Amino acid sequence: MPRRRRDPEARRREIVTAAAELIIEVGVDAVSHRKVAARAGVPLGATTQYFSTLDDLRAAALGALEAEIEVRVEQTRAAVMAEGATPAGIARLVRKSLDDARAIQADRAVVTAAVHDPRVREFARHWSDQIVSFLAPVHGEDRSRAASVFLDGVLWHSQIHDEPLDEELIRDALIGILTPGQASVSASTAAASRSRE
Amino acid sequence: MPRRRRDPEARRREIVTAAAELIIEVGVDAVSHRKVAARAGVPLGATTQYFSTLDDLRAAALGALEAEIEVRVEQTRAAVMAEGATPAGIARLVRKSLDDARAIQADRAVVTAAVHDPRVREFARHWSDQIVSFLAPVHGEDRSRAASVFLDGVLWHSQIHDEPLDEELIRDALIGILTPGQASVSASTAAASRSRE
DNA sequence: CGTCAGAATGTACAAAAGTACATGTACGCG
DNA sequence: CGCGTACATGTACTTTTGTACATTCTGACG
Repeated sequence: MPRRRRDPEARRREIVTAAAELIIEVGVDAVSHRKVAARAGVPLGATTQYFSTLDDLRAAALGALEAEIEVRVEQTRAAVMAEGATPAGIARLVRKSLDDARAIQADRAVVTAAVHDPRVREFARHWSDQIVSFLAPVHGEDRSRAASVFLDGVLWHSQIHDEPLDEELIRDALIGILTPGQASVSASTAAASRSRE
Repeated sequence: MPRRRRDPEARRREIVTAAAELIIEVGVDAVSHRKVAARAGVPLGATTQYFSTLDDLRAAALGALEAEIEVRVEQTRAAVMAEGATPAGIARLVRKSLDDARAIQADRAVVTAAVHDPRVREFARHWSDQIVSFLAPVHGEDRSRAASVFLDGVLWHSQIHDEPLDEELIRDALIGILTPGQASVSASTAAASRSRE
């Protein structure tokens, strides 16, 4: 077996990348030294040399996925700002982003990991706050939060169903969520239903 | 160590219940014969006697969680139908359901498992279709689907953030999603933004 | 061209986990 | 009351996995 050229940084990156792909495909818990080594095409020892413990390796891989997400969030922010954060514009961007299966799966994997890992959970909160923060100036805090929550639902829908949601459905929902509407009408409805108890 | 009474069905149930709790708390992949046995208070051998393989055990536990969910879906359907599927009513029910941490975590665990397990995935699709099916007669297929997607987002929000969403926020979003509104206005907006490309 | 720090590799060992099974025991039945 | 079946239990075996490390090799530097 021919020995590789010396290139620590590249090798470390390969290992992290392989681990990140495994997380996406089979989940964090299925990541083992041996699977990562096989996927990266490096000997088992390489994984232990660069990461003293398996948790370190997992954390590095999750960190890489988080970094990917940060980049995409920034790109999305720029794209959304560029057209004034309209429901139709957001819907088009979101629908298009659903076609990048790898990216969507990365999002899902990180959210899933966030449930049991406090550090990742912190990141996930920050992430959703970012989405809200660049809609809020236009649509207000609450409606922006609701939209962000809805878009999370869209993400999960695409992970469970074969066909992603239509752009029109996303658009119409965002219009309803983001556009000041009949909230006052609803208040009286709520009061009425509450008085019935 | 005193030997237990003979009661196969109860014992099987205890094992499945323990496994289901473990799935909720630490995830499907963290379920092992030994952890389940410890949690259920039975010897290791009991878990292998009732389930020939670990996958069988996991499947049974997931099945139990699915059964719980089916019951709750049915209860929810009844409660929603009882008050005419109004946004305010749904919001109140959903917000209240968020207080049952165990139930919410079970929902989340099953959705998460659905990503990698085709059988569970099938269930998850059926589940979301059920939600849609009892909103659709009142609000139409598309808006009901959007509402169901939004509610999934609400579920995930509660798993990531410390405080659940306000009932008012949920209500207002549902009003926007379910109420026929300015969809035609949006269509022209979409056309305008599209013509800019 | 020698040399040596640091990197690459293969292997080995201990812990954990899946699984099989031999043995012991409760309880329905004759 | 004996007895056999089916369940209960503990243990042992095998595989998988995390981790350590001895050895080999590369390439930069004097």
